[in-house]
Amino acid sequence: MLEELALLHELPRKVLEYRELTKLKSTYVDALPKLIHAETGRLHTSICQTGTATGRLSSSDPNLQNIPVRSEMGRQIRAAFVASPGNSLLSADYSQIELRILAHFSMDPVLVEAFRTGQDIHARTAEEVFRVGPMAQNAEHRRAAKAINFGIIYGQSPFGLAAQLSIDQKEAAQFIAAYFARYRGVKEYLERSLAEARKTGVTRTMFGRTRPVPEITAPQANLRSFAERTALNTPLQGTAADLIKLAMIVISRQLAEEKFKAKMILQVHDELLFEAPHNEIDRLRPLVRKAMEQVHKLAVPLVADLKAGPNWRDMK
DNA sequence: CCTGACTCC
DNA sequence: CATGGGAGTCAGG
Repeated sequence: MLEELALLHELPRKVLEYRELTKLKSTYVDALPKLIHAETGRLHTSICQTGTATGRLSSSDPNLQNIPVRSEMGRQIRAAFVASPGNSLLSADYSQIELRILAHFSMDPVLVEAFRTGQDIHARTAEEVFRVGPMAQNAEHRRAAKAINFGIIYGQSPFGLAAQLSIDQKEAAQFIAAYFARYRGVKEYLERSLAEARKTGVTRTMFGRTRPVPEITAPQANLRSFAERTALNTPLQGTAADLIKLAMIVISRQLAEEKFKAKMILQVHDELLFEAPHNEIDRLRPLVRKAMEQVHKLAVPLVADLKAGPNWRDMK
């Protein structure tokens, strides 16, 4: 609501700015330095392997999976995470992993072709939904296409998409309809996914992780809708979690076998962070890239983007 | 202990 | 009528 009002008056924007800054100060700037371990001089988080419903990891005390990155002020906090002297940080993150898994599960011809030919998936969706070629697309086309692509993964309604894009609900409904008209395979996959969940009462990832969704047959529409969105999202998010965990096992074993000094120091759902001596970075890159991209063969390529630098903000 | 706000993917 | 998945921490009540 404040974001909407901010378009009309400066006060709501000030309120939002105040909240953002006090959050950054209390949760990160004031809290994290106190948690630096006296002997190691480092922050140590706890990783929980059994804390999420989808198979993701979680991080607590402190949570290092929600270090700011979006705002410039937030990014300054990220710059405080520095490599030890003589070392660099290497970050490797999966590109669009959930949409690639959606392509694999659905075998939708457009989605599969887009990923096989290395297209920009948001640009392709803009092309399909708005019937506007790459050169004719503007920032608004792309922003809307991105919101649609993510909304699909979550089972978003016209109401939700309309709110996100500040557009009319009717228009949002037309965008979603246009998406499914162009990505028929995705529509059919999502329908199959719901039917399977209704039949079995569980959702399942590619590697067999299951999650009960008992309310998928609830008479109460509200409960049933929540269960349906869970049933659609969990196989995608959970398979992504499975894949990165498998990659972590491979990498961990190879780092030991090949006597690297490099350490895998954090996982953030689709990203792995390493600390390594400068002279290991060029040997580490291909090892990590291959482990992540070849961890399991899908109908479309898995792509990892790698960046290195002196701290967690300044990487390229 | 709960809620609502903020942070992340 | 309600309305996007998964998390953790903080302040305030």
